[in-house]
Amino acid sequence: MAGLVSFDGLRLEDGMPIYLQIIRFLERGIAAGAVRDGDELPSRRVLSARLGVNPNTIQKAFRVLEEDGLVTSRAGAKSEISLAPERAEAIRRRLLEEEAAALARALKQMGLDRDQAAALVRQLWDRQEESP
Amino acid sequence: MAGLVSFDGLRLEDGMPIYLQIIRFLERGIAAGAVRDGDELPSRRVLSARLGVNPNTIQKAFRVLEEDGLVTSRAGAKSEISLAPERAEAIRRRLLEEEAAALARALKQMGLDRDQAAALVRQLWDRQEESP
DNA sequence: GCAACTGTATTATACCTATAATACAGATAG
DNA sequence: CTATCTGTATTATAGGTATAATACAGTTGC
Repeated sequence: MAGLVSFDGLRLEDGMPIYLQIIRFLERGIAAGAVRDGDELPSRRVLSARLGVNPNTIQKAFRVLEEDGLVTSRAGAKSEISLAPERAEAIRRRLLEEEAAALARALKQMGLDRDQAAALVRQLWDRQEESP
Repeated sequence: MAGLVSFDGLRLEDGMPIYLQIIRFLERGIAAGAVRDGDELPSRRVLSARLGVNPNTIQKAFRVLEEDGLVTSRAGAKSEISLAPERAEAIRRRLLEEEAAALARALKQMGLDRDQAAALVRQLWDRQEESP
């Protein structure tokens, strides 16, 4: 039943620290229900190679996740997702709130109203699929 | 006719460099039409005090803006916005695209569809007004 | 058991961001 | 004219981020 977290689709951008982007990506997977309690994580080294990022940077992300209780690690074995259902739901609510609120503030400052904002999101929804 | 850029409503968050947040804030004002060609900018020192940010950080933002052609500065006098109409429209299009696309990617990864995303934006639109 | 994986730790370097304290020259208002 | 604003430049320090090169110990699979 326990799957494996793939990190497929993670595209690193600049302007935000890499280790934070990794954490955010994982949390979004949790919010979607795609990442569940007991799921295995790829090893630091493997993920480092796959993302083209230094192992220490991966380790930093994982260390923060562990301090946060989302990941458990025993030295020598693979790390796992540790996630109570209430926690998952809390993360989902927080992320939805954060993302939408950030957009709302931005678009408000740009002079859009509620309907224009919703229409814009609708319009641009299908307009970016391609990946490198 | 030429107004004064106030920078009111700028709330600094963490996770992104301060000087980039300042630039982004100004660009959004441009996109909204609230910041126009010829508008005066507050002095580095004044803005520094008002935002509680080091003068050098303000200077960095202004230097980037000047290298980008959005601001002109003559040593001794106040700096001004330098903005052709086409440039303003280009900035508006770019920002709208960036903001909405970022939200779309986030919400897609969280499992929402287009209608749910638009509904969420609509729903949370009025739910954050308060300022410090 | 042993090889090959795993997590973990250490040290070093480089760059970026932000702060701090000055200093100097040009513009402006009184 | 002069005081006070303005932009600009310099030097120093501190912290965070990312990279690099190792090293060591625990686990897992054959």
